[in-house]
Amino acid sequence: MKNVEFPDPTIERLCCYRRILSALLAAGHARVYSHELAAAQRVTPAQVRRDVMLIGYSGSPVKGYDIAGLLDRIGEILDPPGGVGVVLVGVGYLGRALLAYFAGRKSPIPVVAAFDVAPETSGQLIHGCHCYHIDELSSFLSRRSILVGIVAVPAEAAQKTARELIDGGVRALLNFAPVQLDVPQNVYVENVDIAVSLEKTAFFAQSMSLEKED
Amino acid sequence: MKNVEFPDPTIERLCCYRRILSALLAAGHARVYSHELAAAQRVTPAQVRRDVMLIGYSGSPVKGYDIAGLLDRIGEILDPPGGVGVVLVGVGYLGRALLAYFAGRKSPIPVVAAFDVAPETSGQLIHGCHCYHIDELSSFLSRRSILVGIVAVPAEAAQKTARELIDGGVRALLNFAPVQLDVPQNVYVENVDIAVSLEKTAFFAQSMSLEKED
DNA sequence: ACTATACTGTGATTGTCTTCACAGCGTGAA
DNA sequence: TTCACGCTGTGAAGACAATCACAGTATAGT
Ligand SMILES: NC(=O)c1ccc[n+]([C@@H]2O[C@H](COP(=O)([O-])OP(=O)(O)OC[C@H]3O[C@@H](n4cnc5c(N)ncnc54)[C@H](O)[C@@H]3O)[C@@H](O)[C@H]2O)c1
Ligand SMILES: NC(=O)c1ccc[n+]([C@@H]2O[C@H](COP(=O)([O-])OP(=O)(O)OC[C@H]3O[C@@H](n4cnc5c(N)ncnc54)[C@H](O)[C@@H]3O)[C@@H](O)[C@H]2O)c1
Repeated sequence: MKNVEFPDPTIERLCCYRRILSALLAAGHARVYSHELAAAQRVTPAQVRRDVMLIGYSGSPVKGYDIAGLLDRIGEILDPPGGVGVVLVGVGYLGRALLAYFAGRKSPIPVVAAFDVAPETSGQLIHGCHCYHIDELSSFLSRRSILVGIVAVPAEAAQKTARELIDGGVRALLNFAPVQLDVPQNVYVENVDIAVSLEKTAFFAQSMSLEKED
Repeated sequence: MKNVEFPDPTIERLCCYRRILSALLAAGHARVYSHELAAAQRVTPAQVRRDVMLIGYSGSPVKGYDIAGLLDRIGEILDPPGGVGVVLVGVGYLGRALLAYFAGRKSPIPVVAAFDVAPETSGQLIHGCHCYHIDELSSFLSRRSILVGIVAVPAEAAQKTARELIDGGVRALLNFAPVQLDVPQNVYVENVDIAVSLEKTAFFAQSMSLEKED
């Protein structure tokens, strides 16, 4: 109920902490210090402690944080009770890569169905995910409780796709199309703009090469 | 030489402005107001004006900004003189999607070559991009001036790949692997972590649905 | 030529996130 | 039992980015 008050950057870091903590736990460790967790990311120990404080967990001044306990607490914050359903729209190159990724490993957030206009994808099972024609989207959404939609269609179709997902009850979108989606205020949009990321990288490549060597 | 002093968020927005300005120009417009440019992104008009101010461009108080002129100025900032070379390492699902994307449309930043361990990809032309065996990477880099590397290999191979790229002279990496790369200070790393993005989206889907309707 | 208008340019302000710095404390050693 | 150590928890300070608010100004209309 008070989830809304976690700052966006903290949520992002919590996801990363979880990944590292899981790896540590799997490697047989039981406890971590803030500076160890900080070193694995590119953050300061103080930042880690503040994040942990924010989610209401605490460690021992001498032994650090209990990995399993912290992991549970992060899960309580991040994981919705009952899980979120996720659907993918657009089974092109990117959509297939996403299906391979989220179906391949036992993902905490599995994609339950995919949709596309192309008739030949309908009825297929791609990387373990059932694909349907886009016309079946709204009836699918009305039958299942789906909170997240992934938009991996061409830019021209993105707004229309967003509309359909939101009308079907989706509350958040992960958008890969290079357009700003127009959505109601109660819908969250996370944009992943790979072209912008590459341009930014290219820019900094240039400025790094102008700087003094270290 | 003074490029290094542009804040990261501004660079990101400049990429977005450019995309919109290009579209406007193509649509036959000659000038824009800050509020129009702002509406296309999700930023305030003041933000747009400040960004424009920062890059040393100015518009007319009545007619707004000249689209072509602003576009040129942004290009001067973002585009390296002579262009940056970009190589891709890891021609799996994601790597192929990237090649399709950056080869398909006439991208401002084309990928000049791709590398993979799998012998069957060597010598292939995928979406217009030549693919080579990873063993050829260092000799390729020594022959061409390449400033940017895209890391699309499995997490386990990411650090090794980063090392090879940096040793070959690359100054910035676009990293899709879910690991924090350890690089020298004069190398820039842009992480695109799709799994984290999805988890974040799922989290906000949950908190949005708890909020009051609008 | 003059005026009304609506936009730009920017100093000042606000807000947000990060970092500092240290008090408090649990633990292990003597 | 006592002490010293090194980590956590956190108020305060700092850094940075976004926004406000308004003075300055170029244009179109009269
Ligand atoms: N491939 C990449 O690496 C990459 C990188 C950055 C951004 N993107 C963006 O991601 C999106 C998808 O990219 P892609 O490379 O997979 O493109 P793609 O052309 O390979 O795939 C698009 C898919 O969407 C389907 N589609 C089209 N209109 C539809 C509609 N109205 N409803 C449902 N499905 C529809 C098509 O049939 C196709 O299968 C694009 O917006 C692209 O700009 C892709
Ligand atoms: N596919 C996605 O949607 C997605 C999403 C998020 C993150 N990622 C990350 O992106 C990376 C690639 O994902 P993918 O789905 O394309 O995986 P993939 O297994 O399909 O492709 C990996 C490719 O890398 C090649 N490779 C392995 N070791 C190599 C090495 N040492 N040098 C050069 N090439 C090597 C393999 O031959 C393979 O072609 C992974 O780190 C993955 O975690 C992928």
